[in-house]
Amino acid sequence: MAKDKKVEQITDMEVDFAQWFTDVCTKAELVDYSGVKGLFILRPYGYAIWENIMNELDARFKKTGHQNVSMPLLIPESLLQKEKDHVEGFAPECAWVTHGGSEELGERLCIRPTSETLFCDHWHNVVHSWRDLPMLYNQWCSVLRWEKTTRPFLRGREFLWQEGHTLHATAEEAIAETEQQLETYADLCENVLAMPVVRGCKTDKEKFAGAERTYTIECMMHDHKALQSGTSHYFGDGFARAFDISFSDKENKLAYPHQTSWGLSTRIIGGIIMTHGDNSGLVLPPRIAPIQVVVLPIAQHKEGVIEKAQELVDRLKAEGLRVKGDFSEQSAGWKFAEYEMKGIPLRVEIGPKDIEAGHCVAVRRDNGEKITVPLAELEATVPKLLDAVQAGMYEKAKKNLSEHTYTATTVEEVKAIAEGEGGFIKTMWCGGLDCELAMKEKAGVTSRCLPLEQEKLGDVCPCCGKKADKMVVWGVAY
RNA sequence: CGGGGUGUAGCGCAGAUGGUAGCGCGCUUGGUUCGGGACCAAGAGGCCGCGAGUUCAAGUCUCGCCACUCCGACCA
Repeated sequence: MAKDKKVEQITDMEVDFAQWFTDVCTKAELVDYSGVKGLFILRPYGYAIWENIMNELDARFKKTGHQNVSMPLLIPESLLQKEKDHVEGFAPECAWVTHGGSEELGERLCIRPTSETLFCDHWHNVVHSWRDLPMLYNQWCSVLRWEKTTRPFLRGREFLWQEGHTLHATAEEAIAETEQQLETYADLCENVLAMPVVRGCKTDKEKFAGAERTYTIECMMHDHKALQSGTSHYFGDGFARAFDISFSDKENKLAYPHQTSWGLSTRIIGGIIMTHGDNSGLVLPPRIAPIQVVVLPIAQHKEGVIEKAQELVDRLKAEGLRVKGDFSEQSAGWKFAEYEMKGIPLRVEIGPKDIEAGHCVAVRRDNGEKITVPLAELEATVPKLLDAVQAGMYEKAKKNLSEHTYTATTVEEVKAIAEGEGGFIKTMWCGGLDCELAMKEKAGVTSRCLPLEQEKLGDVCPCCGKKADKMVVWGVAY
């Protein structure tokens, strides 16, 4: 029994981060590959994580007045083409349905890569008056984008997400909606998933096809690369004009409404893995862990151990916790490794010696700390330990983010940081596309966002030397 | 889409000059173990990624395709 290498199936992240990630995805039984490239099977454990994220988000959407709907899977080509920038952005990665049975279709149908056009087409029919606004819609679905390279969670051709689509009488209201939804995503990440975020706007180069403004939250992974974890777009009235959505306002004048959309996908699970995972496998934040506590009987063949362990399971379940007891014949060591790999936040061990002493032993997944818990204090202690794990995970991630966030004033500095440990690099920027491209060319980084919390690091652009009044965060993105 | 690597049991792999497939782990059954991936015994499990071709004979040679993976380009 090699004590130093707990989970030999998983490649160490220091050895090969990409392989480590893939190992965790498959060994923790989150996903399996299907026969088609980029289409993944979300196994029960992986889907359970997504369900918990859905529940958290859906409750927030409902609280802010949004309603769930279901739009069609297929988009007629003519409909997709109505908004110019949007088609150009998505056409290269559309998959097309050309036949119904054996008959060729008169017009080919795109499998939705996103549903803006469908919502617009619908609203064209149903929006007539200012009284019809705002439209606050959301749908949970999957979309298809024919990506060239694919990876579990991070980039699938099909992926599950929610896409919110709203329509408002005024630009101000729409922008407020866009910002509110970004904040909802930030709240989910920080308070539920224990992932600190940088809130910001995308540059024109990086913004969504057809959007006037794209907001983003950027998270930092273990390898110091950036993961865009949620986006919120303000469309102005561009789509409304393209799709001829108009309404009579309070002055009985015809007006175009202002639109937003926002989305968060199963990609976030990849973010959770790469933010919190370690060489023993997955580490899940207690708030979304499908199993929060695993109770393991030690020397379970001994009189009364299983009964006592089952009692602990029942008591913790009665507290509303998600608990599993493993009474299988596997050895204790095997179970330890197994549930560490699956990222269960807290393990509770109970054996003959513990029973005799009137306590059990709790082990935190985030830092391995062992805590002796008197059986009488079980209900009072375990929820606190889960909160401590949640907080500990956030702090650890926050530390990684702050320790790998830098400021720079020259392209050379940016390059040196990017080629070293990497991370988020803050510089001033003149706002020019040429300088943004130059940064990619010379330093190997792309703009992640213009943070909402701007800082004044100077007043010249590191690329062109001209006046710069914007601060950009640069990095290498997933 | 360009360049590299890979595809043989659920997983990890071995199968030299072509001759009809094996090992470890896992799985099943029985027994012994039990505080960090236990041990013994007996079993089960294979369109050798898919499709053509060469050959008396293909896991092995040729061609095409598909998938996985890494590096670029593109993207959530």
